[in-house]
Amino acid sequence: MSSQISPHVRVRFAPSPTGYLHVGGARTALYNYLFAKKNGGEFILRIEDTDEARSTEESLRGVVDDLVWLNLLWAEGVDPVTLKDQGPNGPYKQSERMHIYKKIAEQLLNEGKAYYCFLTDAEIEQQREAQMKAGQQPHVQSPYADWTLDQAKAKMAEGGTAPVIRFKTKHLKKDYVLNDLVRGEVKFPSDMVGDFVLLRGGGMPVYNFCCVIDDHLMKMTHVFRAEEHLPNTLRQMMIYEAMGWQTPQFGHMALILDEDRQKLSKRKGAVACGQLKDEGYLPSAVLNFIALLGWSHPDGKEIMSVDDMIKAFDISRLNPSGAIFDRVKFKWMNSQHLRALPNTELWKAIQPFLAREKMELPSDPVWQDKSLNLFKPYMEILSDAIELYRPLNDNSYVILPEADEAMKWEATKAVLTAWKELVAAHPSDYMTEEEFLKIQDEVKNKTGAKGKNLFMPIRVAVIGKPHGAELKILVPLMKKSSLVARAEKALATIA
RNA sequence: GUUCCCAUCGUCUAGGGGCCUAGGACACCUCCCUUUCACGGAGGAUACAGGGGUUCAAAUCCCCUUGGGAACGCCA
Repeated sequence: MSSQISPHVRVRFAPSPTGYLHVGGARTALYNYLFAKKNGGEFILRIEDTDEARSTEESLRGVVDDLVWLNLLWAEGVDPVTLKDQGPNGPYKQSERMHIYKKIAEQLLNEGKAYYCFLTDAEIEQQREAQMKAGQQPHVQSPYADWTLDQAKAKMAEGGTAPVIRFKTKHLKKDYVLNDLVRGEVKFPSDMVGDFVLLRGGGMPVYNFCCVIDDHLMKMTHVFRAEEHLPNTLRQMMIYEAMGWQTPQFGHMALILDEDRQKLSKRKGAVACGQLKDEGYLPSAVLNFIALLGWSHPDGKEIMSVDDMIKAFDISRLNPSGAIFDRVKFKWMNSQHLRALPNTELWKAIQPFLAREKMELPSDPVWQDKSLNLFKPYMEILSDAIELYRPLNDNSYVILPEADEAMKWEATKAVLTAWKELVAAHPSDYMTEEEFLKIQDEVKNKTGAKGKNLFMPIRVAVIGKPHGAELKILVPLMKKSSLVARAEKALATIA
C-alpha cells in the first residue's frame, strides 16, 4: 500500500450527466477534493457524456449546481455558470474529444491490439447463455479477433451493420496486480474480462477507453473512485499497457449502501443531493456526514468543517468496507451544524422554507434573533423551521388532538377566560417576559389553578398543543391581538 | 454461475500482535436540569461472524467455512 505522492497532485471527479448527483458521487468528489487540497494539487471536473442517449444538458446543469452547492469547486473543467470549457487541458467534455479517441483507436487497430468485431447482439446473447450454463464467466468470444485489418475493411465495404472496435485481451499476460491505495494488493486474472468494446458501432467511444485516454492526457496522478470500478480498472490497466502509458495510482473506496445493504442507486432516487437540499440539510453537514462514511478523523473528531477535513485527510484512513447511509445520524449531524450557525445566517438559510409556506414574519432583526434562540434547539433540518414558526404566523392557529386532554380539565375554562381578559387588557402590542409572568401569576390567583392545570391550558391557547418551547420566551414574540384571538378560539372549543 | 472485494455494538467507526475485562458517535434505556417538550449533562445495555493455525501472547497475521456486496454491457 504505497502512498507515494508525486510532486504535483492532479485528481478529478468525472460524473456522467445522466441524472442527479447522488451522495455516493458526492463522496467520491469530496475525497478527491480533500486529497487535492491536502496535497496542494488540483481538482478537476471532467464530464463523461459519451452516452448520447442518456446525457442531457439539464442533468449537467444539475450536477454542476449540486457541486457548487456543496462548495466542491474545481480548478479545471466546465465553467459553473456557462458550462463552457475552462482550463488548459480541455476539452473537458468527452463528447468534444471524439477526434482524440478515434485517433488512438486507429493506432490500436493498426498495432493489432484491437479489432473490428461484427458480432450481433443476438450472437453475443447466445454465447452468454451458453457460457453461463457451462458455469463460466460470460465473455465475448469473437471470431473476428484474428482477422486482418484488410479482411475487416473488405467486410465493412459490403455494408451491413457497423462493427464495434474491441480490445484484444487474448495475448495479454496472465495476471495483473493493482496496488490499490485503499485495499492494498489486488490480483486480477486477465481472463476476468473478455474483449471489451472501445468504440461503439456509431464510432462513439466507451467509458473505459475515454477514461484512460483522458486521465493520461489530463495528467491525473491519482484516481479515487468507487469499488464498483475495480473490474474496470483491470480493463484500463490493459489499455495503459497497450499504449505504453504509466497508470495513475488508483484507490477504490467502498460503496455507500442502502438500509437493505444494496448499493445506493440513483435509480432509487432517494439520495440525490438536490433532494437533501430541499429537505433542509446544510451542505456542510452533508459533506461532514458522507466524509465519515469510509473515512475517520485520527482523533475521532466527528463534527467538522471541510477545512478540518482537509487538515486531517489521509488516504491511509480510508476504510475498505461498505457503509450504510444512516439517515437518523445524518439528521443529528445536521442539527449540530445548524446549531453552530450564527443566527443571522440561520435566518437566511430558513427563508426559502418559510417562503415555501408563504409565511410572513417580522422583519425586526432583534425579533428574528430572539426567535431563533428559542427555536434552534428544536431544529434538526431547516424545514423544521416551518412548523416551529407556524404558530407565530397569524391565521395558522389550530388546536391539535394532543391538546384534547388538557382542554377537558376542570379549571381549563376559567384559566382560559382569565388569560384572555388579562392579555386583552395589556396596554401594548407585545409583552415582555416579566409582563407575561405577571399575567400568568394573576391567572393563577384568580382561578386557583396551578401546576400543569394552569400551564397547559395557556400553552394550548398560545400554540395549540401541550408541548413546545418555553412560554415566557414564546409569548413575548407574539402580538397581543393574535394571543387574544387564539384564546377565544380555544375557549370556543370547550364552550 | 464465474471472478473480484469486504467482515468490530442495530448503524457509522477506533484499533493493525501485549496499552482491549475492545474506545467514541448516532439510536435505545435510566437519572439530572426543566411547572411541558426539546436542548444540555451524568450513567447504562449492546460488538471482534464461525472454525482451524502461527505465537509466550491474536479483534489484530495466515488458511478454510459462512455471510454480505460488486462486476461480468455498443452504461458510466
